[in-house]
Parts: sequence; C-alpha cells; structure tokens
Amino acid sequence: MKINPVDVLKEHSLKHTKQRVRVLEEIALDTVAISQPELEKKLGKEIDRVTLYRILNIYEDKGILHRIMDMNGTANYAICSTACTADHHHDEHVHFNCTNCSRIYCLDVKVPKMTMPEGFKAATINTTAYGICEKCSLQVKEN
Amino acid sequence: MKINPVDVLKEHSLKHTKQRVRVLEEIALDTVAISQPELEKKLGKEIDRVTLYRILNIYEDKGILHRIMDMNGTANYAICSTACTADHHHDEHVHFNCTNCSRIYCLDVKVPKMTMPEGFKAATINTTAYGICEKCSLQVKEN
DNA sequence: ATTTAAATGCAATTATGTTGCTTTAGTTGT
DNA sequence: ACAACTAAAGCAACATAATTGCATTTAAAT
Ligand SMILES: [Mn+2]
Ligand SMILES: [Mn+2]
Ligand SMILES: [Zn+2]
Ligand SMILES: [Zn+2]
Repeated sequence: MKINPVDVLKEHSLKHTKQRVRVLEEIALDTVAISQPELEKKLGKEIDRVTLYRILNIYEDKGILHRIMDMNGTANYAICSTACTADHHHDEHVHFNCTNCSRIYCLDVKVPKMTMPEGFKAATINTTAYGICEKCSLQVKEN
Repeated sequence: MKINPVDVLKEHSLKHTKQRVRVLEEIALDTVAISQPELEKKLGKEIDRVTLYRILNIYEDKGILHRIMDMNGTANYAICSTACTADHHHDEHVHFNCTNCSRIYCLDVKVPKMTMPEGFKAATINTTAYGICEKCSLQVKEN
C-alpha cells in the first residue's frame, strides 16, 4: 500500500505534525503489519509513548489503519485499503499470523460468508489463520 | 458443557486443589466465555492472581479450556469440547463477540475451509464474528 | 504577527502479566 | 495414620501495556 502521509492527513482533516507523519511512514514501509511494541521501539526516541498511542487510536478511528490482535493480545497495525472510512472498515480479508516469525499478513483472501444462528446478527467477521508463512517455509527448505 | 471438575483433574493427572476446582466450577457456570479480569474479580479473594494465571495456562495447555482473545486483547476462557487434547484443540468453531454486552459465545458453526496463497501453510484458523447477540437483540425489541 | 485550538510531552496511575523464592498442601508409600 | 516427597499456592518484586490529567508546544486560521 503506497501512501503519502501528508495527503492522508489532509484527506482526514488531521493536523499535520511530524509525529503523525513519522508513524504513517513507518507503518507504510512494509505491507506486513507492525506491532505496537515494535513501533514503540523504532519511534520511542522521537515520539512519546502516549503520543504514539493517541496517534494509533486516531488512525484506527478514521479508518486509516486497521488493528489486528495477535494471539498474545498484542495490537498490530497495517495501512487500510483506500476503501476504508471512519464508519466502515473494509477489512474483510483473512489475516495470516506466522507462528514462526510472528509476522502478520493481510491476505488477498476474502472472509467466507457464513450463517449465524437464529438471533445473532454479525456486523463484521474477523478471520486469522495461524501457521507458517511463505518466508519461513523457504528458510526451512534451505536448511 | 456440563463437567465435573474433580474428574477433569483426574483425567489429566492434575493435582486436585481447591483453587483448581473453583476455577473450573466458575467457568463451567456459563456456556459463554468468561474473561480473565472477570475471573479475577470473582475469585480474587480466594485465589492469588498469580495462581489464577498459572491455572488458566495449564488448563489451556492440557486442552481443558480454550482461550479466545477479544478485540481489546483480553483473554476469555471457555470449556473445551471433550474432543480437545493437549496436542490438538478442536476449537474450529466460530466465536461470536457481542459488541453490546461483550459476551463471547462458542457457536455451533464450523470455520469454513479456505485456500491459502502459495507458500502459506495454515495449521489453525480462528474466526470471530462481531455483532449483536441473541439476548441483546431481544432486549432491543422489548424497548 | 497574533490568536486559538489542538496535539505533544511528562508525570502519575492503573491494568496486565511474569519470575524467583518460600511456604503450604496434595499424593504416595509405609 | 504418619512421614517423605513433590507440586502447587502465595507473596514480593518486576516488567510491560495502556490510560488520564495537566502544562507546554505547535499548527492553523485570522
Ligand atoms: Mn488487514
Ligand atoms: Mn470456543
Ligand atoms: Zn513467518
Ligand atoms: Zn450481547
């Protein structure tokens, strides 16, 4: 997802600050999601922890980032598709969480439709597959 | 899921302690999953926090409980089906997390099969639907 | 340039989870 | 029933994650 942080801020009428630009830049570096702890490690010298939390929350609210929880309950962030808005995240793709390297991928796989029991009304469905990712599969073969 | 805590402990060759029995009793009270914070609130006077964590971890390892992470990264626990073992959790059903009352249900809906991209090998797939549960739907109608 | 409002940074607090070590209590064998 | 052994519980300390209130800074608007 190739984005221009400054434009993104404008589009969502968010004040342009160097902290906000840095966070977006950092997350946009990779298509793989990045965790809050990783972000804090990378940006902790430039940006206060609290500010980072606030920026991530705002980005999620605005539909700029989407948050994927891993099995340890750690928040991971990835750039949303441009179709996402504050009201509705178009995040109905499957995520893949590698149990080896713990990378989280946004797959180009739609979450399958499924029928809810009587009385249950699903608004969004979240699917995460756990297993070995392509990079880790390759590494195993090499050895 | 009607279970006898004492039997469960025997079956998994776990020492029978009053703390372990209490935790299982508490979780078995409801088919709906219960969160770690709720458990701590209910049992905190009888059982030390650390002990509770250790019991929950052991139960998960042994395949007695399964852990469902909600969207806030909070651990929720429910009794596993009897088919679950330490090696393999038969947890391939869909979970439903009510966005109103935040209850987590284990639905009798299988996680649909889906194809992973080249190179990705999924071992388990986790699906959680978010929306309004049956109880909350009813309450809305009443008003 | 001045004003205004919003965002940042900092300190303090709460929640969550883990580790090492001591004490307690089940279990096993006599 | 008792002793011996071992696993589990409890406690203190620590680590990390997340939130809140408030003072200060900075971007945007006039
Ligand atoms: Mn995604
Ligand atoms: Mn379940
Ligand atoms: Zn991997
Ligand atoms: Zn509900």
